[in-house]
Amino acid sequence: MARSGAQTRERLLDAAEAIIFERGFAATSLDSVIARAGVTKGAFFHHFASKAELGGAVIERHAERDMANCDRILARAERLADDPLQQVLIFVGLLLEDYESLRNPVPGCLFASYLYQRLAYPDAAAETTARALGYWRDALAAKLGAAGAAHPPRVEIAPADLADTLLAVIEGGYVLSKARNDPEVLRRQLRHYRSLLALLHGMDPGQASRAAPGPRREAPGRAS
Amino acid sequence: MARSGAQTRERLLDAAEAIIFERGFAATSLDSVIARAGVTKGAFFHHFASKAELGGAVIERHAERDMANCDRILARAERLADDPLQQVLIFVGLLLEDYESLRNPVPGCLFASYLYQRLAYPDAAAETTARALGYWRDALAAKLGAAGAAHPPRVEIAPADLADTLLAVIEGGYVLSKARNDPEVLRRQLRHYRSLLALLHGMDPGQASRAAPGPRREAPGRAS
DNA sequence: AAGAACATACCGACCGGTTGGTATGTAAAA
DNA sequence: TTTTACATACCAACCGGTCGGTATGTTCTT
Repeated sequence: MARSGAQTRERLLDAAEAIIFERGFAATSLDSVIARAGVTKGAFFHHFASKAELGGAVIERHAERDMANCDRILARAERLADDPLQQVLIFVGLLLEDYESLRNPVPGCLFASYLYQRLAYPDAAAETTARALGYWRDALAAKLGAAGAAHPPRVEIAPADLADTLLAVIEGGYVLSKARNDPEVLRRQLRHYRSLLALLHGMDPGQASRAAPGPRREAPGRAS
Repeated sequence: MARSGAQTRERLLDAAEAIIFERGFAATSLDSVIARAGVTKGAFFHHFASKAELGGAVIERHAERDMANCDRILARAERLADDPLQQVLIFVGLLLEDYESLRNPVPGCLFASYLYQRLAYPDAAAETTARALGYWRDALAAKLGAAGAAHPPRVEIAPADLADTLLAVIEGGYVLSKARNDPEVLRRQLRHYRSLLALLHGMDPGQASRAAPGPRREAPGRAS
């Protein structure tokens, strides 16, 4: 049955990722991975040289998808508005839509899972994680910089830091959602981040939540 | 030398906690714990019935200390100001002081570490974690509620949610600091949370960072 | 006061199962 | 016929956990 090697590899990665979310990487045995993937040890070691390499590949694939997802959402937001602040607000709203499908148990973030078990993974995973997280930050920071230029913020915060805040709220939201066993916690935090962002840039607070498919309109900046 | 059993137990907990931070619970072998604590297997199983029980005890002890720490910081903040908003701002400032001593590698939060490896721990740990996190939230929410009464917020956010935001920023800040190998990321996020909190409650932005040992003064609320 | 009875604290050899990893065989595709 | 893509069988190291034993109090009885 030697047919689609790539497919088997994907199945192994899928199985590994799922179990890592459930148990953490160290507690993810190869036996459980191959059982879930429906293959054998031989198949596994044909595709991966070691468990560590599997871990690295899981991280790598997730990072790739994650960055592509960032691009996709940002592109949609850019199509839905012209003003950079509106685009960011919509961006957060679209993220929220994605999180609407979150069910218990809340899976959490694979990068966070990795960061709390660093030593079990190959060194390269650290760079991959930093790269993916940095990708979101840079993309958002650019938008937030433009948003700040159009709508001067009421308190001075570097755009990159404000982007980090969104990432932190998401990461922290995952943790709190897990602790309380309630995916809504994360969503609420995301909504509040959106409101605060609107407030920070001097926008009528109510406008933020109506930002998604609404009419394209330049919000009044205090000093434009 | 049957002398201080409690001391041996503490040494085991200390060793376990340290290794859990480094590797995660699943990757923490009992052999490594007893080696670090300088005792033997026999001593370990005299104090703990199983590895899971050890994990539960580590979480339990940490939660106890954590809640006591919350009390301590809050009490100090209350001594330094009368206005509840000022107290919260000072609370965040005192937290920041504590994080000033953070060095690489950033240890992270034990609760987050647990939540990403839930299944390896006894069930009771879930409740303990939720309790500790809830303790911070409730304490902060009470203060934020009072702060909101004195200084009506510019956008409507439930005090409990605003408290959650701080926790999320801390948890997320740990993750980002770990990813970037830079404890300053967390500290910056904490400072921004403080600024945004001041902005939200209609305070002169610059005042927030000068809030700590300054004179007790009622900040002007918009509708007091 | 002495000693029997018991409790606490700890030691370290050992066990069976699980782990990540290897060696070898095989069948189909190229 | 070589290469790709697996399957089977196996291994040594390590894992959490057990167990018989010892040293040192402590408490109760006489």
